[in-house]
Amino acid sequence: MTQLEFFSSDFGQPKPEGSSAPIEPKIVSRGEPLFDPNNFGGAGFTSNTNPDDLVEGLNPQQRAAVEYRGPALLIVAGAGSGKTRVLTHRIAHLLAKREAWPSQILAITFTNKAAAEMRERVRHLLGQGADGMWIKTFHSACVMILRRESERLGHDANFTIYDSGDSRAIFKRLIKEMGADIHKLTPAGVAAVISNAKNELNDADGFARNMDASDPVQRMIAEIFSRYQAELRRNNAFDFDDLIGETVFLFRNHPDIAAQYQRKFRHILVDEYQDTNHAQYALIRELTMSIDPSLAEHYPDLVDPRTGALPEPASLTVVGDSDQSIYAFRGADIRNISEFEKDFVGAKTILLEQNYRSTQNILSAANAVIANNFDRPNKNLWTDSGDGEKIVGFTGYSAHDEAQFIADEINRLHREGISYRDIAVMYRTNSQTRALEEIFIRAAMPYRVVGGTKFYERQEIKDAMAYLVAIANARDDLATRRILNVPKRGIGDATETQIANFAAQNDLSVRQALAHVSTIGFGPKINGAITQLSDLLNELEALVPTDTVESILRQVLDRTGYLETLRNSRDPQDEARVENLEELISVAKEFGRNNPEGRLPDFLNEVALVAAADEIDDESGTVSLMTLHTAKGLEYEAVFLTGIEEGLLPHKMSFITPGGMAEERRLFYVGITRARKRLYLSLALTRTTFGESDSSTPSRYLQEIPQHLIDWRESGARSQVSSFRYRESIAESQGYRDGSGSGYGGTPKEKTEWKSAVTSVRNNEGLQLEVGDRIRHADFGDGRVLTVMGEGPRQSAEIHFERVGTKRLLVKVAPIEKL
DNA sequence: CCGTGTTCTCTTTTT
DNA sequence: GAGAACACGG
Repeated sequence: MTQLEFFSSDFGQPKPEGSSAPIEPKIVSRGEPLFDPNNFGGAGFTSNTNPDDLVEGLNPQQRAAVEYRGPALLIVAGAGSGKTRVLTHRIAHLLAKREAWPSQILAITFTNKAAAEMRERVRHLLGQGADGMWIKTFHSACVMILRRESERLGHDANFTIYDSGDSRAIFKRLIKEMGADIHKLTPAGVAAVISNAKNELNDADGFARNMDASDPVQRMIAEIFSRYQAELRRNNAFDFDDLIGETVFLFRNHPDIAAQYQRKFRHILVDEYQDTNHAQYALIRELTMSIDPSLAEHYPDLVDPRTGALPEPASLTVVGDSDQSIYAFRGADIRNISEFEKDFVGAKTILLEQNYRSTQNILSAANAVIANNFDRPNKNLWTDSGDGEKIVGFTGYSAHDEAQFIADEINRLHREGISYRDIAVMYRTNSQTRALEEIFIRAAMPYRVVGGTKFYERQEIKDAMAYLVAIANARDDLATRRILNVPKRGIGDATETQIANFAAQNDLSVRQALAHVSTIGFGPKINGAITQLSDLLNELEALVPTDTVESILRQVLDRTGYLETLRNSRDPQDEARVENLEELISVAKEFGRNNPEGRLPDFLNEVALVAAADEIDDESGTVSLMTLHTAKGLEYEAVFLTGIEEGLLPHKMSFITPGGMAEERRLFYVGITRARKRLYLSLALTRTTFGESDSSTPSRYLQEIPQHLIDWRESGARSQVSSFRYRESIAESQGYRDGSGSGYGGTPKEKTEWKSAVTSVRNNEGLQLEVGDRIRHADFGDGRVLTVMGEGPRQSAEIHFERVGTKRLLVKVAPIEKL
């Protein structure tokens, strides 16, 4: 968001439609305008859309949800009931009826992608943009506020946002420093406790007050908490939880600031309300409070010049579905939605039950599953669009077997005319991607793993980002220390520690310490290296206000010699690293295109807050792989839910978590309801967790689905299994038996099997396949080539096998030979 | 100081 | 089975 957009605030309501130019009230706060009279939040907002058109084609409940006006509205929106439609129409309706200016609207979505989509849809409805609306995630909205109000909080506006990895690194060091590891404290464990505290708006002092002081572990955590917070402050950094919590504290400690936002936002809309935690709830509460009347005297701008009174509290619309609450582990409190009517007096509730997404068979399965959660208001999704196909069930013998079935089935769907992009494969844990990917690669299937955010976790990307952070926020010691010896400049652990100590003793940031390196007493070589780094950082920092991110990034990579080092390296991996850095440059370039005014800190904030679902490229022709959590809010023509096994879904960790079983069921429910037309439920009878292969049993949730809805496919694996068995016996006879008995009668040891097939360095580059060739495949047996597509390493072939049917294979890695 | 080899932990889900 | 942490030799 640009500065201009931020400032484009305004007051009161625009005049009703048909009247002439609206009043442009002048608001000045703290000597700085929160409102730019020359830019009326969506300059020239002159939509001629007829508001009545906006309720056209909606069902009675949806229509009511769009048209209702009042202090608080709860829209209980079952899966696929058109809630995004209702939300966007409601916003457009408010604007078209001129009941609100765009800048008076705050809409909170779950992901940036959803925010962008919502903005686009409102634009579409109004036939023009509605610039000035805040459509943001909780986190990005809070970043905006914290940056704008940074002076009052005493931090710099260009603060760093620490991700969980950064936080964990600090916890790790603190635990070590304090010898807290004797209490078996782990970074992840401490991070979880502190995160939970923050989600409850407990700060370090509050935590210390509330804890059991007789428990040494608690006291230790309290101390870590306090030191951690001190470190964040020193580094001018916030972690994810702070973004929300500090904003709440800001409002509570500065009622005048709060009043500005309470006045600015007249309509607040929150999506996925069932997954808000206490801090987020408190933030919404703050924003929807009445302005403290005593402020009117000192801040006359708060008063509506037309009425002479303070404005009413903002009206609040929340949309959610308690059956889709799946984030309890990060503090989501289902009571926020279940007790909404108690919380917000005079609230109106509207139920949306008609489903426009899925077939009745899919909905019946979903209804049946979720009905097993007690303590929920009865709800029944229905559609008038027919039963559709049956749900397909499949039991594989191994995760690879399951994956092969999915690959085959996707190819079939593709032949039927369903695009790859309309197909998603979902799973409970990220580790399940391995088997899927191994098979998909072999099957020449275009796919993309959504989330996992692998890209930003790569070494070279982390390095480059650390440079950018160190440049944008000189107080960030974490970032500065990370790049001290990147690329190698002969600064080792010992030197780094000395610099850090010097900084601590003199109350300097590490960056400042670098400037005084000569006083520390290193040799000339180290002094020279550090001075050079220090000068470079200073020079690049000076460019931040003027230069594009791309330019700064390029200079980092060039002037540090980082890129050159990689280019000169003989390690083949470094070639890929160069490519990744080029990718990062194009990310920066893209950012520059989308945000011509955007500077380095804006870029860093945006990157820090990308959500998994933001990465989905709707235009790409690839199958999407994602966790069930990431899938929330998305929908696909065909959905594969994988690993529907006890211990995986429900996950075994949930067995000991209170409410875990119900939450896992909701997760399953979310997965089922993502599907429009085709739903597949699959599982594997053996699964390898951490090397060892274990037998697994079907999930209890499967039995909750009326069996007549499921078409359990004859396991296509049968014939493969005989091949597995055959191969296994060969492996055994050759002495490969690894002794890891699976306990499952007659189950093949996929470890041995697939290892040989997948990891054997197979290179068929010279292999020329022609249509009609007969070939032999190590797993699938004999077959005949039907089609050959592509060239070189990407070449794939469709082959019809006598025993297992038609499969597509990536020629280069397929264990095949010509007959 | 740096690269390499070995042992150990780890897996729920995410902004 | 992978990545991090540690130990050791150059």
